[in-house]
Amino acid sequence: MNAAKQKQLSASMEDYLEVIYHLSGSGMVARSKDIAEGLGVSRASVTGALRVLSEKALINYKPYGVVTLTDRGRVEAYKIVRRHRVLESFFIDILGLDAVIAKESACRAEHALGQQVIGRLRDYIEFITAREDGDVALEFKQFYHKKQLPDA
Amino acid sequence: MNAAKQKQLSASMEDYLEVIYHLSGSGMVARSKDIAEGLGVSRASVTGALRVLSEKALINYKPYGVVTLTDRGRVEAYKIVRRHRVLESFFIDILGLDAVIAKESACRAEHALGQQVIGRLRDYIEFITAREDGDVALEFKQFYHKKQLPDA
DNA sequence: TTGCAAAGTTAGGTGTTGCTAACTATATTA
DNA sequence: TAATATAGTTAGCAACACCTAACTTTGCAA
Repeated sequence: MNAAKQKQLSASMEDYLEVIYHLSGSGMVARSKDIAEGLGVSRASVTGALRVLSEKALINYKPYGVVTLTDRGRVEAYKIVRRHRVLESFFIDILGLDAVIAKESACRAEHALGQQVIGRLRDYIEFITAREDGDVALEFKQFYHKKQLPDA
Repeated sequence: MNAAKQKQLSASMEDYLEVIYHLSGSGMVARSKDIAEGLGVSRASVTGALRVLSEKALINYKPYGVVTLTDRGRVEAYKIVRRHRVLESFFIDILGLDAVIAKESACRAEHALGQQVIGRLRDYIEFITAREDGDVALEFKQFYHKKQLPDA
């Protein structure tokens, strides 16, 4: 029951972990500078975050060293990425929102919604897109397009 | 262009404003103690928040005085309440989630989603519930209930 | 190989949001 | 109206998440 390990991550730390996941996923090693750019924070802030994530045993990190995810870190990061993906998919595929808005909104909402909501949302997307009896997403697109038109 | 007025509210301040809205809505005057209880924070924290909201001209407040919303405050508060309601309705009426989970999730997500997302979500709820051609919400309920059953 | 630019860290500071403890003001009620 | 309980405030502190400026380390190129 190591104290550093058990408390759940802040939204901020989730963001760091998510970026590290994406950077190390694409072949690259996660470099401090890229993390900073990815999140729009200073390099100094990244150093602080890396220390925290390292204390929580989510990343392997030593000053001036390379950053990699631990097994636990990868699991945690993937949970966040999955939440993000479900939300983004919902915003785009069900609500028909613009891709940029969808991504930004997913980034902010992914920290606020628990597994119960995300899981149900995933089911909902599956249900609507797999549904044989009429294309609900398309119908909705027509619905809100009509709504937005001027009355004339 | 008063500096205090233009910056947008933090999630915290939105929460305070929302509680004040609800308290003053139900006939009562918003009392510091009730705000504290409503948000689960100390009375001292409430005092600090009231000062901030007062500086932003969202509430009328003087030490030891009564708290009321200004016109601008009521408008801002109502925006937040509306976001909350749309989310809660979506979670309950579309996703079929438990009322408690729905309320908690709406409380957290209401600060993360902008008017574009909320507006589209409102349209979606309207579209699905008003739709003549089959009850999608009910079908989905059956869908995820079946999903959750053990395989045997 | 040395010498410089880029990357990373440290030190110190700010703003936000919360806390507790101790104080003051207000309201109740005996 | 005076005592006392309740409500509200102040002061002081802590955690978090960020910043800039100055420093150190690293790696590449001449």
